[in-house]
Order: sequence, then structure tokens, then C-alpha cells
Amino acid sequence: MDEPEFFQQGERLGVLTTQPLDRVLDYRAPEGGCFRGAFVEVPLGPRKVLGVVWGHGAGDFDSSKLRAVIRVLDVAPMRDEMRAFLTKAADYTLTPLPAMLRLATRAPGLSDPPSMRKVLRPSDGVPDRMTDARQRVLAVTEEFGGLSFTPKELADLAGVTPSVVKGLVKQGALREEDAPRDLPFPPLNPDLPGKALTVDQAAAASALNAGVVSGRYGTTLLKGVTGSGKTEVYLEAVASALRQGRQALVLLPEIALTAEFLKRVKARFGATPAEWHSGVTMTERRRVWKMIGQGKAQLVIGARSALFLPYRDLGLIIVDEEHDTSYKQDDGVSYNARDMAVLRAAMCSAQVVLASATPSLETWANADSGKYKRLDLTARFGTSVLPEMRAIDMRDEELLPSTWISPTLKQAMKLRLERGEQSLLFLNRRGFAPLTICRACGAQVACDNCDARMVEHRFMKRLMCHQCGETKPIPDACPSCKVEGKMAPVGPGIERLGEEAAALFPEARIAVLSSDLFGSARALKQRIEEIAAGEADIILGTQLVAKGHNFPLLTLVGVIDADLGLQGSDLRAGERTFQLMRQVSGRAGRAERPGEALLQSFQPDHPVIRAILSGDEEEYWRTEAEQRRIAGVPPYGRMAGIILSGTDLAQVFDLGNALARAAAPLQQVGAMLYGPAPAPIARVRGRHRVRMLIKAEKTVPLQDAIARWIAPFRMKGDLRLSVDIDPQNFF
DNA sequence: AGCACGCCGACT
DNA sequence: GTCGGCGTGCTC
Repeated sequence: MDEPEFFQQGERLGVLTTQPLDRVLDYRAPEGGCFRGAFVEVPLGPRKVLGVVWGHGAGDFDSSKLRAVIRVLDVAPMRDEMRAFLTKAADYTLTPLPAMLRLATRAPGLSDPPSMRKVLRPSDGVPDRMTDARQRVLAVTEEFGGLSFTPKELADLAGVTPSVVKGLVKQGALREEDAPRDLPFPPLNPDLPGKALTVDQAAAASALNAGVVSGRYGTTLLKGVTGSGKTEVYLEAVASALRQGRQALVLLPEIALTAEFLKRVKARFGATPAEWHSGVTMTERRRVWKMIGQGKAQLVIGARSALFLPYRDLGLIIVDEEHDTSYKQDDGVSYNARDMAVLRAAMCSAQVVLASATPSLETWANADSGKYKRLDLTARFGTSVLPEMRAIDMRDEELLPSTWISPTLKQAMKLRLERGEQSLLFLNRRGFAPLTICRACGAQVACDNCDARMVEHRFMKRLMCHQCGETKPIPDACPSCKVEGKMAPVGPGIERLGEEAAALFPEARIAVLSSDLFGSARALKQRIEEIAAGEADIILGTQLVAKGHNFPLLTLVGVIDADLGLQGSDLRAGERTFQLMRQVSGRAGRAERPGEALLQSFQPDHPVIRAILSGDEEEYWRTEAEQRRIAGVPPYGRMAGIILSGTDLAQVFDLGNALARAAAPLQQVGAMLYGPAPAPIARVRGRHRVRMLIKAEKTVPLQDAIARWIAPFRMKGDLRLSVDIDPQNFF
């Protein structure tokens, strides 16, 4: 790539700031000039803000009013390729470019000069008396010759009090120096021996390596059931990237999984890589950001926002559990990390590996059409096989009121207890009961701010709204008819299922795993480890047990309500149920003992349930893909969701209707507009939500049409419009 | 995003 | 009279 353009002092240039201005502002180059891509501090009104030199100024601003760039920041300049990536990502997601830049500068203290710390180094002074403690301190400085330590670190390493170190400084045996606080990451060694690979794994690894070595863009679906060793395989691709001297990024859907993953990386490469997610401290964030820019961090393990770090030479991106819905979340900017990974890789000639046991239909279709390569890991690691799967037809089971464990499932659990094996009951519903109803008047307790029912959480003795997190005490009298003592919980939650299991098996050790029952990710992880080691007979869990945790003693998985995800009119409901059921079932029979998965269902003949049981995944995907093709929906058509929100429902609908009347730019490209209609959750945190849906053919330039459509609309008051390209839920 | 400007209601 | 509510508009 060409040398970035240089701007002489006083020359007009364009700066993109992180302020939501939606346009590049013109400034004069600072003293000493600057390159395109430089991170700069610029004056904006009374403030100083962060920006990037984007290129030539637009030139339409009065020269006499131009202000000069204050200074160039001491961080690696943004590479042209990153600039292009942000621009394309902004165009694709219809996000204003400044918001994109904000994503890419989510590290504190970028404007500060490099933070220094006082360190001690050995000096030529000789202490007056040599004591034991002083000897130990000097020994440490000698042993770690190349490294430097703060007084506190040195004292801790030598096992002495800080006063001993202070004494040595006074005597001149150690001297203080300033050293940068942001230290490079220790080098990783790709040539340490990895785990022995099976023939299957070795073949997949070498195919991935070939891609990495090619130095070109390419995307590969790495499909393998739980326990097939996907991680070992893609770590070989990481090793390959490191050998090429290029950087690698591993995206994980959940922070809770990173700790365990870091251990595996350390075992493979001999050092800990950089970590990037919401749980990382501010100082560490700054260090990671800067070191990545300098190429002094070779591997990053992170959440989706790690895609926007300033890599110097990114050669490989792994998206683990690529089907996971947490890759598409709305935290201000709405983007799908899987798609952005592919975009970024295409722009920097990197390889992408999409790893999953149950790929998203998009990825499956892209592999099917040959757009992505596909590698399958069929054999399960070790000797075990996928569990035998059966449906329990709930229409034939006799259950007492307010119980959900069928006699058939109970019998299977009893058998495991007798054998000393573990059972897992899966119910994707947090809390005790999803509904609290008045037996006198039939009223349900709803959230005051949202259009949603309050869920009873018995362990904290309160009702909670799962939309906004608001809680209130469980009322004794009905809020509607004021009759006392008639409020009753209706339906099962994971906590209530725990009570049922305890009543059925009073002698069993029962563990309930739900994200809200643990204060911290650490506490949850520790509990999971205890359980994996055998400290429970029956495990009850929500969604989180489906994600990558190993329970070697587990031989039975019971799905309490296999139909749960199939309700509603969501186009992806089937796909998601299919993925979840297969993931959960994969928990059983990991070790030497064969597993069994039982799915409680009222509609065991439903095509999705049948597909899950049949084990013929390809057939399921083919059928699902064919239906989507006929319906002209993703991945065979394009969609976009529009959410309008505001405190005044009438105003929100007025805006929606006005938009609908002005939809000519959409009609010109043959796109269909549906709505406005109340969103699935029509009110959240006191704001009414109205939804519109756009459907178009695959080849239509949809973003451009939408941009032209909404451009004339100014949002008045607290009205908000957000565009969601490729929405996950449609209705 | 901030921050100023400015145009109407309730007060010392 | 003026203090201050926040709706509207600007920042190179």
C-alpha cells in the first residue's frame, strides 16, 4: 500500500472526530505537519476532542474560521485498511462514521502521554552492610536481568518488606528509572508441542494452515460436534499465523468462557495472550489497544468489539460458536460480529474460521454455495458418541398440576442416581415462575415501565421484569382487585423446577445453574467446576449450560420444554431450537459412558423436533434453506428492521406513518415495506416501540435506499429511529 | 455529545 | 422585572 499522504503545517485537512457530527470537519495541519491516519486532538467549540486525520479537507468551510489541530497523539496511526474497514462497516450497518470510530477507540487515556512508572534497576553503588534480605533483593534483579520492577513488585518477589528495597535505593545499589507502563505482551511460541491430533483433526488443521500461509482472504466453516476438538484444530491455525509473523484474533461469545480458554492458549503457546472484553480493566484496555497497534500483542482473545482494535497485521480471525446470537446485539451500534469479521478479513487479506457444531443457516448456505470452504470434524474425541435422542410425548404422560417432570423422565433420572451418574434438566427460563396471577380476578402482574410480565425470582423474594431489570416485592394483595392471599405463581422457571426435583429425589444433591443466581462470572465458573467434578447428582440449568461446559459424569439430558422456542412467529425459531437442542444434548455422554437425551414435547411430530431426533442435520438444513428460499427471506433475500421509539405513542406512530408515506426510495428498488406495527415488546422502560420491516431481493442495494429514505426525517423530541440490517427476529 | 442561545411561565 | 424550564442548532 502507498505511503500515507503527508500534510504540511497549516495545510487544510479533514478530521473525523468521535463526536456525532456525521461529517468530516476541516482543520489546519499542526506544527510539524502530520500524516493521514494520525490520531489527533482537535478543538471543537470550547472542547478538545479525539479524531483521526481522514484525508483532504472538503474545502467548503471559510478558511478564516479554520482552527489548527492541537497535537498529534503518541499512538500508532490508523492504517488505511482500518479506515476502509470502518467506512464499509458504517455503510453496511447504516451507522454514522463517528459512532464507528468510537467503537475503534474504546480505550481510555489515548490522549494522555505514555504513562510512565517508577522502576528500579541495579546500579553500581554498594550497600554498607549486606544483609540476608538485601541479598535476596539483589538476587532477584540479577535473575530477571532484562526486566524491571516497581519497588512493591521487587519486595514481593524477594519476600522482603518495601523498606529493605528503599534502603538499597538510598545506598545507591538500585536506582530509580522511568519506564513505560504499557508493557508489550510476552512473545508466544507457536512451536511448542500441541496436543496430539487425530487423523481427522490433523487434516482439518493442515487445510486451515494452507489458507493462512497463502496470505490471502478466505473463510472456512469448521464444523464439528461438541468434543470433536475444534479448539485444538483452530489453535494450529493460530500457530500458523504466528509463524507468519501476523496477528490472530479469537472471538468468543461469552466472557465466562475466556478464563478457561486462556489456560488452553497458555498451555499451547507458553504465554498469556491479550484479552479484550467488558471485564478488562481500563489500564489493561489501554495497554492492549496500544500494543496491538505496535504489533506487540500477537494474539487477542476477545468479545465482538475486539474486531475494532487497531491491528498492525491481522492474519486470522476465529469466530468460535459462530451461530451464537450474542454476536448480534445492540449496544449502540448494531452489527453482526460474524459478518464484520468476514468484512475485516477481506480487507486485510486474512483468513476467517467460523467454528460451530450447529452453524447458522447463513453460514451453512454460504458453505453450501461454495462461497466459504467447509471442514467437518466427525469423530468425537475419545471413544464416546453422540447421545441417543428420544422424544417424550407429553400427551401420553400423566402429570400432577404444577409439575413438569414426566414419569418417563423421572424414571430415567432414578436410573442415573442409582448408577452414580449425573442428570441435567434443561429449561430456558430464569426465575421461579414466569407468571404471577390473581386467582380471584385473573389479573397478571406486569411491569410498570414495559409491556411485559413480571417474573417471580424466589431466591431474592421479588418479581423482576426481564426487559428492564426492574424489581418489586411479591404482592400479598392483588394490585387489581385488592383481594388478599390469592396471588399464585403460574408456569415453570428453573428455580421452581429445582424444587420439584428436590421433592422427587430428596436424597439427591441438586444444583441450579442460572446466570442470575451467581454474583460473579467467577463464582459461577467455580460452581460449574465443582459440579463437573461430581459435586451434584442432578443439574438444572438455563441456556448457559448449553455453552461449552464439560460435565464428564453426565449421561442424561432432559429437556423440559422442547417446544418452548418454537412458539411465536420468528422466522429463526426453528433454527434456534434446533441449535439449542443439539448443543444441550451434546452435554451427555462425553466420557466413556454413552449418553441419552430425552426431549419433552407436546408436538413430537413437529418437523424441527423430528429433525433433531433423526440426527440428519444436513437434511434439516436443506429443508430449512429451501423454505427460506421460497419465502425469499435471509439468507436468500434481504431484510432490515426499523424500530421507532418515544414516550408518546401517538407521536411514534405518526412518525411511522409519515415514513410509510415517503417510502418511494424503497419502492424504486422493489423493496417491500411492512408496518408500522407495535414491536413484539411494545413498551420498554417507558418508551413505546413501533416496528417496520423491509424485505428485498438479495441483489438490491438496500442500505443505500434506506439511507435516502430516512435522510429527510429529523427526529423531534425524544423520538428515536434505529435501523437493524439483517435483524435476528423479524416480527 | 456538549454547550449556548432563545423564547415562554412562575417567582422575589 | 428576571430566573430558569429545555427545545433547537452549531461545532471546522
